[in-house]
This record gives sequence, structure tokens and C-alpha cells, in this order.
Amino acid sequence: VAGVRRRVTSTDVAREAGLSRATVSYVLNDVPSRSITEATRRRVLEAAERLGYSPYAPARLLRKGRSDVVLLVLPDRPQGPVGHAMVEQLAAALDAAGLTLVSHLSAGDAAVWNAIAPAAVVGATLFTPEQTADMRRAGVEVIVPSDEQALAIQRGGASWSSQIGRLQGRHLLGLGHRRLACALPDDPRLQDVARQRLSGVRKACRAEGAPDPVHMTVPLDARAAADALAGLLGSAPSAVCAFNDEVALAVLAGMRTLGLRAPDDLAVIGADDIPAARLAVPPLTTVIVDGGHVGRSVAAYVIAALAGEDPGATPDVGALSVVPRDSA
Amino acid sequence: VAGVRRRVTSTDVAREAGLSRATVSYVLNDVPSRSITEATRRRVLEAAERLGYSPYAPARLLRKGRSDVVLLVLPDRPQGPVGHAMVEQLAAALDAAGLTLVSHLSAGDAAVWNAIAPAAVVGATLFTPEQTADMRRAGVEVIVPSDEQALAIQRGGASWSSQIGRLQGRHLLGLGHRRLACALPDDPRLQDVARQRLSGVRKACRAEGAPDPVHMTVPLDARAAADALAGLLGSAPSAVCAFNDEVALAVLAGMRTLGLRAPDDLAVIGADDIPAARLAVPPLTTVIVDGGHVGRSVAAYVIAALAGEDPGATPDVGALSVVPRDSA
DNA sequence: CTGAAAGCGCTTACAG
DNA sequence: CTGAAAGCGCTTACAG
Repeated sequence: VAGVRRRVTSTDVAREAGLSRATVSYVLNDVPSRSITEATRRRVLEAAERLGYSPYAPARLLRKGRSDVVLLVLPDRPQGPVGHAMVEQLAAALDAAGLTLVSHLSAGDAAVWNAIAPAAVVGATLFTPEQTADMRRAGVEVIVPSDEQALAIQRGGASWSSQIGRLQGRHLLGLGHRRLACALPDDPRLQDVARQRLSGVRKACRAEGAPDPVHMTVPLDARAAADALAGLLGSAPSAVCAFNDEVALAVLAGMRTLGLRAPDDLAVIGADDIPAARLAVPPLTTVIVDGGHVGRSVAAYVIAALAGEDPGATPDVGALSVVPRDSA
Repeated sequence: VAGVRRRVTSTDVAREAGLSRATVSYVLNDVPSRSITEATRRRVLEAAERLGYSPYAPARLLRKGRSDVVLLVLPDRPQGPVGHAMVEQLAAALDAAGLTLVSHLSAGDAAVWNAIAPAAVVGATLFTPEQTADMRRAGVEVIVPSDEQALAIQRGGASWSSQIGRLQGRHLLGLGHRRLACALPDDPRLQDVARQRLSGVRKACRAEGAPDPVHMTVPLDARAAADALAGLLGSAPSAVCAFNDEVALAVLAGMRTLGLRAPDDLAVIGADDIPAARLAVPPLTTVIVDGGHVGRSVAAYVIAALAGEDPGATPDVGALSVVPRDSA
């Protein structure tokens, strides 16, 4: 498991090939402005192969002064399929541009960017001004703040999360509902996003002249969800916008405990379209976000900014759409 | 967004403090073998603060020859709560030892370890011999292969996934079932793990003298699941071990379509305990893995190996347990 | 108690 | 077409 072997350097390759380190470097990096004999070329390549040479990143970085690593800072919670698609497409698009993506779960620690000196940092989480300053100091060239901050969709300046709320509300209102409720998660780490969501639903209601939505916290447990629901029935909502599909599932479970049926007694709409959504009883109507699209547009933004071009406003987060099923 | 400012180096700090780079380095790294005047100390610290100095990782690495970054290679699929707890605890335990964890979604690309030159690579995914050789070349000191390869629990030499299958089988058999079925996922990326799972269930059956389990592929869709189930009814199983909770939910949905009830017509047990499991109809009996424990024990292994100590066999993956609910 | 100097491995002007 | 040399920013023996 442990290895004490000395590192193979370009000097070794040069010696093995009977050439200089400069030539080795030129061949290995395919420098266009240099013309190299085919014979020399081959000699270098073969020597490198034979020795198992692989350039040492820190040294190369120190010399070139520019990293090709992009760091993605992820919020500290499990990732659904949308988040996964986002990361996957972001990585693929960056890779095609010669950039490597690595992720780190947010813990507010400066150590990460200092430890890897990335060319860019993408936040799927909020950055404090102190963190941003610290990144700059660590030599990070491009900083893409969280979607909640800057990936905010331009029209209306509303955040992504609030857009989802707006779409949920609009869908329910379009179905004829007037009194809406919001089911929010009890996870403290989600409260900021939850607030955005609620404001999106409220916006939809006001646009249609419907009363402001009421809201409640719904734990991921049938009994607790039933209690939360029971406390809300006084205001007689006819439909609920859930923070995400899990919360929606909890609402459905609570309703079952209370002897209520969806969508007749109460319509329910979720968000994320997790696999369990379509398997629920009844199958859950939900809002889907094209995570892949978000990933690709963030990648384009990073690549442009790194190339010194004006990346344009902020990344486009793409279209949301509702997947109509039976719960609403 | 882009910044052209020159990097602040230790030379700048030295100049600002009116001292040498050596002294700056000694103070900033708190070298124990050096005694430094309190006044000098403070002068360095203040100058560094004033200039916003942060040591440049590549340079330090090049000199010290040893990174404090650990790379985790993750399989390319969404992570459930178990995987998340594993990553979280692994990161925390490494952090306490001065190591920084970063992750990368597997894509079989050598670029990752070459780009960041980590001290250790932990695989939550299988490594080919070529990849391992490539890591060695890139200077990776410690390589921890996937649990499926080496985190395999010692007793019996069975892999983690197969242990889960065994526990599922044992639980069902203990409930009096004799004819078991396995519900496997249709995702091609999961086939290897699925095979392990099946072999675990088979092992449990043989230990009890029950017939070998039959198996079927169950897509995450009620209709398709019903079809799969219908094709299986000929062999008259009385219980099914699902690959994970999502597949279990699909089995439940398929049964509903067929007019079957759990657990009376068919008992169902899942694995992972995702939030949707306890909210299902009926609430899903499942197997829970202590992801946090796995993360901590992998961290201990990495830390010991990096310190040159014998890390002992391979990381302990900790106890599995079944969460009994209504579906079995 | 502090500093001058070497060297980690790489790339890239600059000579030849 | 190829090579000798400088220098990226850091740490650490080695002198003083």
C-alpha cells in the first residue's frame, strides 16, 4: 500500500532518451511553435512510456502559474438526481475544455482552496465575503457564486428556488385552486432556500389575486406530518406546494393518517422528481429542473471567464416544467 | 469576476516585516525546533495579515514533496443518505488529521490524480490495474480500493453488498418465508453490485436449507414492475429482497397494480432507508448501513497508512441492521 | 535568535 | 532542429 519509490522526472526521461529536458517538455506538451523531428519525437515518447513518466502537477503549476482544476463547493446534504445531473454535466463540459472538476462538501473551511489552488470555484452554496476574499488570496481567478445569489434568473431577479415556487403556485392556481399552503422542511440547513420558495408561491398568488399562501413545517414522518396538517386545516387550503418530493411524500402520508385523499381533499405538488415520486400513492405531480442544463451553462460561464472573455450576465439556469401526475 | 493582481508571496511578507523569507516561513509554520522572539513573531503575523498572504500550495507541495489532499472517487450516480454520511464523516475525520478531502465522479480518467497529485486516493468505485499503476506514477502514496474489492468484510470474505443481501435473506427466512425472490435494478451501472447482492441472498438461503432465490429486473415504474412481478409469480415466492429502497418501492407499486398486498401476499425488504421508505404504503422494512461508521474507519485507515504505520487489514465497514416496518 | 542559499520539477524565453 | 539557464514560491539544512 505504501510506496517509497522515487518519482520519475522529466530529467530521467531526458537521460533515457539522450536529449535535454527542454526537448522532452516540448514533445510532451505538443508545443505548436516548435518543429521536432519525428525520430526525436518518438524517442521521447518511448522513453516516457518505458519509464512510466507522468509530469508532476505541482511543479508544472508553479511554473505555469495557472491551474486547470475547478472546485465545486457542494452543500452538506444528500444530492438528488437533479444535483447529480448538474455535477455530471458540469464535469463533462469542463473536461472537454481541458479542465478537471473536483467537489468538496461545504464546511466553511478555507483549507480547500488553499490546498488545491483551483483556477475557479463554483458555489452550489453561499459564499461569505470573507470566503470570497480568501479565495482571491489563494489565487482563484473565477468565482461563481451560488445560484441562489447570482444564478438568479434574470427576468424578475428572482432566485431559482423562488422560480420553482412560482411555477408550483401557478400550476395549482391554473387548476382552479385559490387557497394554497406551503409545506416546508424542518431541516435547519434548508430554511434559507425554503423562504425563497415560499416567496415564489406568494408571488404566483398575488399575480392571480389569490390570498397569500399559509405555510407549515412538515417533518419526514407520517404522524408528525399529520399533526402539522391538522393544525393547518382551519385555514382550509385546497392544495399544497411542497418544498420537494420528500416533503410532498410526507404530506401524502399525513393525509392518509387523517383519512384525506389526494387530489380531491387536498392537491399536492412536489419538486425534483425523485424516483419515489412516480411510485407514490397517488403518483406525485412535481416540478422538474433540468440539472444537466444548469451544469452545462455554468461550465460555459466558467470557461468563458477563464479565457478572459466576458461570460455574459450569469449562467442561465434553464427551463423548469411541471410533470403532471395524479396528486394534483 | 476576473482578477489580474499579482500573487502575494512570502517575499512580500518578509520585505513588509523587514525580515527574511526563512523567518517568515518558520513563524507561519510554527516550526517547533525554532525559537522565535515574540516581537519577531508578531511582526511576521501582522505583515502577513496586512498583505493578505496565503502560502501558495503548489510551491509548498513541490518543496515538501507531500500533499495533504485525499481524493475520493465516487461512482457516477446520485448518492443516498448512506453515501452522504460516509463522505461527510470521512471528510471530518481526515480534516481533524490535517487532511483535505475532495471528490470526483468516476469517469475512468487519469486526469484527476495527475491534476491534483493527492497523497491518497479512496475508491468508492472499482479501480482497474491500469488506473492503480497510473496513480502510483502520479505519486499517490496510499490507495484504498472500493469496498466491493477490499473493504470486503473479513469474516467470510464477502463483500459489503453481499453482506446486505445475506442480512435481508436471513431476516425474511427468520420470518418463516422459504421461497425468496430478488428484485434487481435495471441500471447497467449497478449490475456488478447487484450480482453480489444476489449471491448474499443465496448464501442465506443455503445456510437455512431453503431453495435458491429466483431473481428479476424491476424498472422504477409501476407498470413495468407489475409486468416483471407477474412473470415471476409462477415460482410462487412469498417474499422479495429488493436491491435498494427505490427498487422496493417499485415492487410495492407493481404489487398494487396487480392487486397484491404487502406483507400478506408478498413481503418486501429494501436497503438504504431513504426518507421515502418510512413514508411508503405500507412503510418499508429495510436494511440500514451506518455510512458514518464506514467513513470514519476508512479515514483511520488512510491516516495510519499515510503515517507509515501498518493500517491493519482493511477498513471495517461496521454493522448492518434491519429496520423492521410493515412491508415484511 | 536570524539569514543566505539550495533545490523540489517543470516550462519557456533565449542562444546556437 | 536542439540545449543551457532562469525562475515560479516555498521550506529547510547550514552558517553565523
